[in-house]
Amino acid sequence: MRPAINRTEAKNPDGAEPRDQRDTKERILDAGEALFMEHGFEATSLRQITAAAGVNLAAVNYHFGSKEELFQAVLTRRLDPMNGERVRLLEQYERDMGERTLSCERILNAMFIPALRLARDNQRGGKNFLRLLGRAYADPAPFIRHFLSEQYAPMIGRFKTAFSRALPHLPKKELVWRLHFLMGAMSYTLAGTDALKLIAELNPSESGNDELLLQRLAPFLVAGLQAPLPDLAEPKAEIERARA
Amino acid sequence: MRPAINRTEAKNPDGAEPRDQRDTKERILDAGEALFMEHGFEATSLRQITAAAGVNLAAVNYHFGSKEELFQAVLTRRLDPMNGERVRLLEQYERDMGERTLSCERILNAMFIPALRLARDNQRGGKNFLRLLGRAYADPAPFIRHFLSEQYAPMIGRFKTAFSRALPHLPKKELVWRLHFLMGAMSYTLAGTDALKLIAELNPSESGNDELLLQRLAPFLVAGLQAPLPDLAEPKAEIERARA
DNA sequence: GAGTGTTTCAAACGTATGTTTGAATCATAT
DNA sequence: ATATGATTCAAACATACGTTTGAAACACTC
Repeated sequence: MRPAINRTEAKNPDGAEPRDQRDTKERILDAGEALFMEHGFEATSLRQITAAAGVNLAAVNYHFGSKEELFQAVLTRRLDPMNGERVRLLEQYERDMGERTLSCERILNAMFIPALRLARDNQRGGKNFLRLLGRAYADPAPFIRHFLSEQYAPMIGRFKTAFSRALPHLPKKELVWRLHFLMGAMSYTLAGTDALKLIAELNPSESGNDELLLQRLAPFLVAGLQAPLPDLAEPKAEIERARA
Repeated sequence: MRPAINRTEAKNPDGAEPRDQRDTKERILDAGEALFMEHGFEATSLRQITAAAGVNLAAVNYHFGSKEELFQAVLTRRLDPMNGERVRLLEQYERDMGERTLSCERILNAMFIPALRLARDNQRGGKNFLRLLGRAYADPAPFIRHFLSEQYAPMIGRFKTAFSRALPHLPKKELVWRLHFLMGAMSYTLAGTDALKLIAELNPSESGNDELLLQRLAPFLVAGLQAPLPDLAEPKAEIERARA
């Protein structure tokens, strides 16, 4: 018989986790993380996942309810703690600074450092997960977009006000756009080592080094955030002129 | 009977295009562009496409050979001319400048202006296509990545040397990374108006204005390209310190 | 207007998908 | 031991997919 689909609480009376359930669920999450990362959500089948995890096909629906819920569980498992850590770190920085305003560099650090810690935690699939996350950001599936925006909203809101304080001259609307660009560069960067070959072949010894990668990304983004305001007047003249 | 799959050349002796074929192929391309844009490659079925186009299911395989080849045709139709225009514009700028070096702004303009022209050409699905393109960049399907990298390689190479001349102090390797970040911010920006809601609700009257969007993106990217070099020494100390 | 090659069409093919089922197995508490 | 509930398993379910087929419809030349 199957228990209620949505509830994962089915412990024994003594409070100890049933060992095999934990193993099965975690094996599924690990296999799902790797395969979703490699092929995306739609192109990954439950049969691939259960085969890679060494469990029965029906185990996914038994433990998670559906393929979509499995995908969300794969994301939540790492995203939840990481975003919590980001907010915690940001608030600690703010406490340390007292009344003085926080610099953009430090705010960005509060976003990057938890991601770096995750990337470094290889025994728990860190690097794979960051690639998966970057891809999920670009996935058109509505349930993924809903899930991510709900998962991210509190953190993004918190950082938006922090950046807004660090860049007082920047209009709110402009800041929103620039945060959007920032998330784009970050997601895209995390998503693909492959995509990088689009631009140039890279020394494979340096590839896979996500830490250097984020350290190169940070100054790029800080400079972008602090860029002068765009001149929004009369773009069409330039465009038409170039046609000649 | 079906003709050779790969060849699209099946004209009549007098050289005039058979009217119905052009209509069918183009209706399929239009419907595919819209649906691929909305749901991605894997999640869009040929039955959806042919139904939206008002043509028979078999028409896709007859005219394009396979779903993958249809997708490539959808991309090629607009990407090919756009990238050609980009290179042409860049070379014109270089000719105009003579010996003087081109500024980053103008090089970026050579990338943006053709994209803006496409976005503005709404009767030919311009804006939809840019979103589709942004999503294709993040798609993990191998055939998409191969196709895009082949399609983009010449253009990217051309712009890389242009930027390299405009930013002589920047090491080659650093430039490659920054171009990667640039492509990321650009793709992500073009891909989703939806994704923007992740950060904040936007005035719907301004949403959909891709021109303002790219004009806001340009200064952000120029500043990022010109950012000071990252300090790659001793990141771990900072990361560990923040843990306390 | 017969002949030729192209394009459309309804139908089917083979395969793969996510999900469900009901019996079997396992762990534990009484 | 036995009863109870959680978990596994092989099998099947219903449906959707991309692709193929062979005949009908069409356009055009001679």
